[in-house]
Amino acid sequence: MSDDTLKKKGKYHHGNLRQALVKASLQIIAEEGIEALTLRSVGRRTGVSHAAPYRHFADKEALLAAVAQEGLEELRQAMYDAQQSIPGNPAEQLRAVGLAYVRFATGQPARFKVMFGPYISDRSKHAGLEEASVACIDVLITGLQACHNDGIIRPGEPLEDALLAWSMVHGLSSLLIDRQFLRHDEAFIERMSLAATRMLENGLRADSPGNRDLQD
Amino acid sequence: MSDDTLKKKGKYHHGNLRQALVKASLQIIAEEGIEALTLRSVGRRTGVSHAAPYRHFADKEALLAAVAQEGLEELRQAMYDAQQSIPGNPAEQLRAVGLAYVRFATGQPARFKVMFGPYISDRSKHAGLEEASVACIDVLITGLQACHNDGIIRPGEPLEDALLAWSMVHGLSSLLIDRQFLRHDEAFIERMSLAATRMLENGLRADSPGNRDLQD
DNA sequence: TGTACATCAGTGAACGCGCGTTCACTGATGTAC
DNA sequence: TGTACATCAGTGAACGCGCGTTCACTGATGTAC
Repeated sequence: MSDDTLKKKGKYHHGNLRQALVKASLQIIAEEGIEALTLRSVGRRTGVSHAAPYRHFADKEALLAAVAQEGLEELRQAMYDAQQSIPGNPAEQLRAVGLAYVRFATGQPARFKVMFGPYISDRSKHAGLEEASVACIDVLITGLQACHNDGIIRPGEPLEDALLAWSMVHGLSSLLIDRQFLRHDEAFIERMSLAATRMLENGLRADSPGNRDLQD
Repeated sequence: MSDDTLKKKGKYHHGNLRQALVKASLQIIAEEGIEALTLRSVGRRTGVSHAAPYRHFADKEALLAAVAQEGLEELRQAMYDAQQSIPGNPAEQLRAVGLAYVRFATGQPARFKVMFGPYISDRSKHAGLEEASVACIDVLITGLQACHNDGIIRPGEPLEDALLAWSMVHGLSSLLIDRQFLRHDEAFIERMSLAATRMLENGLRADSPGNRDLQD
């Protein structure tokens, strides 16, 4: 196990401090929660002074934004992988993507909260963040487009449908993480995720009675 | 306009400081955001020392919990009113309830964040909070039960369906509030809310092709 | 009605706290010659 | 290959900050007699 988080002993310059800081932040968030993430704690874990981060980030929020961005990129990858794992079946692909989203959120709740919580005051100040968000939705849009091409789902604006699907899995994830449901064990998570994606698919189906009035 | 927030001049005892503190907290949250809510600012706005709240709340978090609880109670009322406003049509009732939820959230985002955000470390420490949550879901469950009795929606566990519906509107609300969608104007909010509730209804319909395998 | 008293809501000064940020500095590194 | 030098990543001490919380107190209030 190589640990590039800690500064190499005796070396004055770190080599790749920026990445090490992000990685250490992730560790702190996962182990101790986001309230434990301070420039001091992240410096300590990286073996560097607490002022060192200022060489790589304008302020604490910029570090948080980098953490959030990396999380979004990994989430996108997880969604994409889920999609690719079931070639040729757009409906099932969509279900897999939804499941991947909820699994990511419930598997790494503190990280998910950094990505979507109120810790970054102005997201538009961090260009990479918005890009990463859009890349996530794009996976959904692509999946929905495929479903539409196959005639599985009713006509409609793919972006709008993607936002609906995102809302569904995001709401489920958030409420699970925040312990708003009485249960939050893995079996329950799995069951609700399946129910949610199933309901989504039913809701968007081309042959659903409520969608019959829509013409392609 | 009577203002029971400020302490009456010359009076030593406030009369109803507890409620005044909650009300002042709501004002601060709405006007300046939650990060501006400190025991000092709420004391100042109430015309009382910053130590006075300790006569009514164990600590700052207890005050926050009271604010959240009052918010949940008002949300329940809004959902209930929406439901009652359309008697005799369970499907449309359900849509109205969903709309009320999203309107509440987007209309008072800071308050909504207190209710569901990460500001209260352990919700189970505040019994009233959980009660208020359950009361909200009960409105949904009642509505779904009515739909089921009318044969509109497929058989299924009403609680599970309620959690799905909750997830949908909660996710939509959260993402709208957090500015994750490119648009967040009122027209867009209304459109997405309608699309979401419509999709929900379609997804749960008894005559949906995807639900045909389910027997009552 | 008046008085003595217990209660406890609200006061205001003080506490320690860890935080984010700044700043003059040190010294490792790569490059030009 | 060796030397002079500019660059800039990381140091560590110091700053001010407002915060939540504590505590001995004050004085309004209601009640018992």
